[in-house]
Amino acid sequence: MTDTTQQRLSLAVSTVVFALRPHLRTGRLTVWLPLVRRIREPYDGLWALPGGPLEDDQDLAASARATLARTTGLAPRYLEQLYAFGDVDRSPGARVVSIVYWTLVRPDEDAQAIDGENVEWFPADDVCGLAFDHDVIVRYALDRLRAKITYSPIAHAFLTDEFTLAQLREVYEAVLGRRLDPANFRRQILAQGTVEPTGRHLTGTSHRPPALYRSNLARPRATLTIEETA
Amino acid sequence: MTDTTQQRLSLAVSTVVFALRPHLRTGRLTVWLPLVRRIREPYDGLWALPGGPLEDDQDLAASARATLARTTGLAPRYLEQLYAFGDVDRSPGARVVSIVYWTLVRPDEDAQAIDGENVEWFPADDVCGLAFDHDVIVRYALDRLRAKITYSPIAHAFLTDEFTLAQLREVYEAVLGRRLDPANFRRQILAQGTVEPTGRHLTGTSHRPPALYRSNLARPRATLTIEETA
DNA sequence: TCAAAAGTGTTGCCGATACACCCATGT
DNA sequence: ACATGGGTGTATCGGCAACACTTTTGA
Repeated sequence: MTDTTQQRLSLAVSTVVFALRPHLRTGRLTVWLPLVRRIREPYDGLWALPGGPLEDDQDLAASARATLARTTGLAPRYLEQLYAFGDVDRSPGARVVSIVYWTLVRPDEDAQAIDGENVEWFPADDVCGLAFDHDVIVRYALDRLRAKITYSPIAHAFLTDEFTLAQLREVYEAVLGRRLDPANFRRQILAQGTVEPTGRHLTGTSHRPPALYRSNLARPRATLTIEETA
Repeated sequence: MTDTTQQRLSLAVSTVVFALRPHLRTGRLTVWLPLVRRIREPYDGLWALPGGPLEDDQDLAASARATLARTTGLAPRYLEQLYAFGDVDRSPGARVVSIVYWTLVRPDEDAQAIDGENVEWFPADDVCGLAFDHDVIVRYALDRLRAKITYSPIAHAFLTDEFTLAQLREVYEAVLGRRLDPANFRRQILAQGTVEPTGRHLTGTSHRPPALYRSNLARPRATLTIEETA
């Protein structure tokens, strides 16, 4: 908190970006993330998380967004701080503390993503051999995603405004890596009160048209609980 | 991650220290924390979290420990990263990013704490008017403590090696601020498998001598679950 | 008419709560 | 003896997993 000038220490902000895409072989939805190829030492040529130095006039989250816009063209809505990594030896020849964010992008945002020359997407569970300690960071972010989806309605962040409960269930299944019972899933989600029906239905399927829902974070479960107990 | 030199930006590490002490009026156990009086601008004279600039050759957690040892004489065992605070305007006249840790100290550690001239302890729920954004940080740390104690066996970190279940329950009650049913609490804790009986009993009480337990993080619940399902 | 997924109903199990009750010690 | 907290037993309630069953569409 004091004004000591720090010479060799630099502060970077990086982001773990998660999107859902079909797996190349199985076709099943899985978690993917974009990586950036390093074009200088250290770790020249290796893949790394998108990131960059923190600017003087930027908040931490703003820095993460700026880097994402520059490297991948993404402007995601959900963005959350993950952890600060600052081991002395994590970057050869320099002291770099990285404050890492993680983010979820929707299919429409994902579609707008313009992969630059040195940007490529990978299945999140397969990534390894990244620059710096980024293997550990990706692992940590994946754990957080899988933990948080079980107690927080973040799955909506993977979907567009209107969605069916089957689509929402696909998100959970992709993230958790296992099938869920459609009947029980429906009841769980509706009991939370985090979605509300739009009244519209999805047509064109070869079966009964599913109802469309929107996420309802303006009237979360807590409010309902207060009303119920009152 | 690049080597750009950063001039005006400095990185500090601060820590929210939690200990349990009896409340002055009610006598009931509550959460306390030590604060340090600032002796320079900005916020000269106000109370602030213990902290200091990050040294080049120190890991983040090591920096937190060093500051604690210097200001309060504490060497706590439980130490966890809380959050990185880096809003542009959080420190007048300078850009400071603070990586904040939180820690729990045991009564014996607490007893060793030598309060310096400018160090004073306060009930955690009462603190306000701190320097910088430290009010927000303390609030955030308290929320984390109260959330985490419900799903993680961190309460042990408030106790010495041997303790009774009643003492452990007092910790929960102090943190959560409400009474717990002794019978059900006992079953919950034992079902977790995070404590094991030492075989010894606490004597000198005016009632039946309670059994003493130690924390058992070497054989956590997960191991038992695997054995059960095998 | 059939396949396929949407959506509803029902049952059984498990964990948590509430609370009655017995146990062992100091005074 | 009795007060006090330690410790055990048990009934009840609610949530969740499993799964049978009905509904509605396109082909």
